Amino acid sequence: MDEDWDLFAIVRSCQSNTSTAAIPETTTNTTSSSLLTSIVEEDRYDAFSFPNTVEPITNDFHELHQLFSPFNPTTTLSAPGINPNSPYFAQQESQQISDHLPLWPHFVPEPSTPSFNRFPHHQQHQHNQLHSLHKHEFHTPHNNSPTLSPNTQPQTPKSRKRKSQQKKMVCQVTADNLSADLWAWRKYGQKPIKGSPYPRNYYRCSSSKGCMARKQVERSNTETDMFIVTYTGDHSHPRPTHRNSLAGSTRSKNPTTNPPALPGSLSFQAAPFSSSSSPPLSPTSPSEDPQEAGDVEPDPDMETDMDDDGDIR
DNA sequence: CGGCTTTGACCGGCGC
DNA sequence: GCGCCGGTCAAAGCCG
Repeated sequence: MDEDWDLFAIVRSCQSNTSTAAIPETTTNTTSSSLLTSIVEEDRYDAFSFPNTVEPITNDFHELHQLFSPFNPTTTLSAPGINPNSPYFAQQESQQISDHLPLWPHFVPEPSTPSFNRFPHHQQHQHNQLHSLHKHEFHTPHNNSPTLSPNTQPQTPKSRKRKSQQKKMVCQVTADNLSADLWAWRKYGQKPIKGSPYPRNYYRCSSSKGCMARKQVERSNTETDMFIVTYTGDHSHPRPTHRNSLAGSTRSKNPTTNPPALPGSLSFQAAPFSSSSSPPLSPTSPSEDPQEAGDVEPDPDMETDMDDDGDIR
């Protein structure tokens, strides 16, 4: 019950927390409020490029680091983990760094050599699990253009893309770092993950109906206050400059609004991470940690910027 | 009324 | 080829 933050907060923190860019070698004991660990699973990160992204201004890590510093006083970016050639870094312009950093303050490209020491030993399992999805790297079929392109991806009837084709960005955040981002996310699924006591929640960007951006949030099975957020796809619309106060406000996942004893649909709240409601994690969940039963508190500030005529379905 | 969550079913990639 | 498992769909229901 001590954790009444929500999934949105989790995701937001991953995207917008500008003061949490620490990338320590190990995160084992890094439950400090300002610690975020992120991993770029793909060397190309255009999947998460933003419409406003412009050409690179620098490839120099130190320069970038300096740029980051103002946003991340506590940042301890580990050079070995930094790939100056990463589009993420390369794409940033000073203006945009300040503009986008809040969204992706802590992303650090994964070392070319798969070393998982970035994760604590006991977390490697999870990391490996995530990484297993990325064993194959493919060219993102859509939107490599840094400019705002209206969903250039040929939308197949089935939105299911090859898992291996998806660019993913994984970041690990602490509960304390759960804060808001401007993107609006709508939950569309939840699945128990083998090997993890916590289910994974699936979100899609709801800012634009045609937006292919996806997000997965799952709780670390070893550190209950840590969350693994995975981003896939890219936004087909400009980053919202404001939030619609109505967006996401329709449903409260708070235990207070959702009786913990509620059977059926309501009993299993969106976010497995919030311990507040303590509903059963899921019928299929191997272990039911009261804390994992989560509430994805809809962010009242979630923005519903419907600027796109595309339809998800 | 529109947008959201919930959740079982379905689909398809991937490993064996 | 088969089965497992992850990711998505879509209907139902809730809420402001």
